[in-house]
Amino acid sequence: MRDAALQLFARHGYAAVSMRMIAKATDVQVGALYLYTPDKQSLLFDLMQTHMQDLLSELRALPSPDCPVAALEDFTRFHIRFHRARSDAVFIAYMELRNLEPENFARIEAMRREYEASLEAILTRGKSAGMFAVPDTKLATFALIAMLTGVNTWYREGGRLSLARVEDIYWEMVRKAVGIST
Amino acid sequence: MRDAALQLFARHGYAAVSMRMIAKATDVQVGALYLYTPDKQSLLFDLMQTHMQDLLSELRALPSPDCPVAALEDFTRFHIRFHRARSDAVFIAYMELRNLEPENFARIEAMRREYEASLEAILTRGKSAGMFAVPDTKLATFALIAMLTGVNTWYREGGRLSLARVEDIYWEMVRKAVGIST
DNA sequence: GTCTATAGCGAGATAGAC
DNA sequence: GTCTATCTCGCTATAGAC
Repeated sequence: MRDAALQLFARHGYAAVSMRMIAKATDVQVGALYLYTPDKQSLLFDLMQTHMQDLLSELRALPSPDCPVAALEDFTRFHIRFHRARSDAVFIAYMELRNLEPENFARIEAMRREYEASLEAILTRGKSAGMFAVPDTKLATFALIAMLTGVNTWYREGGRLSLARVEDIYWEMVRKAVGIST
Repeated sequence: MRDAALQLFARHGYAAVSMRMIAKATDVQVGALYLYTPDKQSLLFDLMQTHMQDLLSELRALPSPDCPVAALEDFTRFHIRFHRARSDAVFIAYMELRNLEPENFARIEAMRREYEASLEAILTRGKSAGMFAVPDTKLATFALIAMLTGVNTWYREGGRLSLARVEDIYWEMVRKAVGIST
């Protein structure tokens, strides 16, 4: 049921999806859905929260190399791979923020900021070490994340490039953008 | 009324906005809205189409310098400024695509591709001239547009940086990303 | 644990008075 | 050109049988 809801929310938007649609996709009658979620809003929040928790826990599970260049490369490849594998959840976590009640919104936002902070820390380390040339670490963080997440808007399985090749190309662009010369 | 609808759609999402809400924001009764639009779907499409037409016509009105570097800088600054000035419309044009009927969707998509093509043309020219080092012009196009559009997700009037300064910083990152050395 | 049935509400759109 | 009133529909959520 959570999978069905995820896919439907991503495709049509939270507000446009009815509990009836979720029930049909789950092969169950409407009333039965309420055995698994107290209401529609909680279902949305649950999906978003699970997604963000997965993101943070997998990020923490990454090796953290001392070298900022290696750390940035790991982050770049991780971000592309993780987000690509869960495009529905990514889309929802970004688009449906406005459908959350304020308290729930704040919790999701906090997790997103934590994720961003881990990238900014890498940039700051590299800059201090004289290995990166970024005009502003905050803006570079936003720029890189937007750029990498953008892969989801166009990448399709079986297209011109494999995901591994896409990772390589984006890593090259990231490398240049932050002024790594080698 | 179009302004009110634009703001409401951007804030709450097309599906979550009722004609009653638009009526209230327009200081008019619900029935009167149908003097200005045949239905809600047409209203959405109209807003998106107008936005994309404005984007393309302002883009065409830009000077087109022979030098690819200058052209890319113009594009970068134009994109940031234009999108910033219409963040509601930008948000809608991206997020509400799925709420369009197939035919309307195709028309908006065609305009978006035309916009992307104009950036790709700049990249291709610069690459041929040996002035840019981009591994793949298609991906670089997507990457740059995503990166620049991302400004809208965080920029707030009266924040730490003026928009002019933001333009400068992003231009520096773009310049590096496509391998312009000077 | 899942069903059917339904309460209660708000939606989009239209009709007809003014 | 705008209003009020209303039609018809589909929504979330719940109740109660099995």
